[in-house]
Amino acid sequence: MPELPEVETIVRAARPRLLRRRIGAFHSRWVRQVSPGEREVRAAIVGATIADVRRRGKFIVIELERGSRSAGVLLIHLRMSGRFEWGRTDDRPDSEPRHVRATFDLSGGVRLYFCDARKFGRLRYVADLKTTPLAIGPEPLDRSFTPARLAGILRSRRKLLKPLLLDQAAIAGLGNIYTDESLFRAGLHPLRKSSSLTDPQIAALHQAIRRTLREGIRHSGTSLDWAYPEGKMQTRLLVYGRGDQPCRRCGDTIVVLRVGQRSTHVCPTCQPKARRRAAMTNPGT
DNA sequence: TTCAGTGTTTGCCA
DNA sequence: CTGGCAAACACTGA
Ligand SMILES: [Zn+2]
Repeated sequence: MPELPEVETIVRAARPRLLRRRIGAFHSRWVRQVSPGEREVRAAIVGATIADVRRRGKFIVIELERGSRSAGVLLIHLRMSGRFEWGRTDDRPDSEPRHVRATFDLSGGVRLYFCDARKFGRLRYVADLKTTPLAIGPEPLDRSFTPARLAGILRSRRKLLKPLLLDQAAIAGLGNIYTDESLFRAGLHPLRKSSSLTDPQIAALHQAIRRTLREGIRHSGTSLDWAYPEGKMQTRLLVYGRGDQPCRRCGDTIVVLRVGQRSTHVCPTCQPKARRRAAMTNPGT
C-alpha cells in the first residue's frame, strides 16, 4: 500500500505522538515479521526513549536513546497493508483494532498498534544504522537528487524505465502509483530503456517525480481502500486506476499493461513508446 | 462459490 | 546484470 507520500503522512502524524515517550512494553506474536525476534526486540527497546521519528524511503525510522546515548533504531516497513492505530494502555482486548501484529505501550498511557492484514510488513531492531545501513537509493525529494543524479541512475543500468523506478536500491520511495503518475507526467513510456532517455526527457522525469510526490504529500497520500483511509490524492491521479477512461490531457483511452507483475497505466498518445516524428510539447505538468 | 487482483519485497531461475 | 515468475498473506468484488 503505502509509498513515499503515504509513509511521510503517517510519520508526520506519528512523530508528535511518539517523541520523547518511553517504551514501557512491547508485544508481538508476529514471528515471521519481527527481527531479530520478539524477546530480543523487547530487551532492546523497553525502557528506551523515542528520540526521533522520521522517514527514509518507505521505511519508518524510530531512533531510540537511553539517557542521552543512542539505544538503536526501530525500522518499520508497512509493505502492502501495514498501518498504525492509536489507543490507550488500558484498552480492553475486545476494543483493539483489527489485525494487530504488535503493540507498543508508551509513557503517558499511549499505545501504538501496528496492524497489518496481510502480514507482509516488517519490524526490525538494529543497534546502529551505520553498521547496518538501509540498502536503498537516494531520497527523490532531497536537494541532492538533481537531474544529473537521476541521469547517472538511469544510464548506469540497462533496465526498463518502470522496473528501475520501482527499484528501491536505485531511488527510494516510488511505488506503483507514483511511478505510473510520474511517467505519465513526464510523457515517457514505462517500457522505454532507462539508458535511452535524452537530457530533456531526464529533466522532465526529474521534475515529474518530484512534483508528483510533493502533490501526494500535500494531499496526504492516496486512499484506495481500508488499508490507508486518510488520503485525498486518489481524486487527482491522472492514469493510475483509470484504465479504459479518457486521458485527462488528450482524451485518448488509458490502457493497462503488465510490467514486472505490476499493473501499469499508460496513455498511448501522451506516452509514445517509439520516438514521435512530430515534436511533442512537453506534456509534463 | 470461486478466483483474479491488490498500494511491496525477496529469492530463484534462465 | 536483467527479466520473469512464485511466494509471503488476507481481503474484496465480479
Ligand atoms: Zn493522453
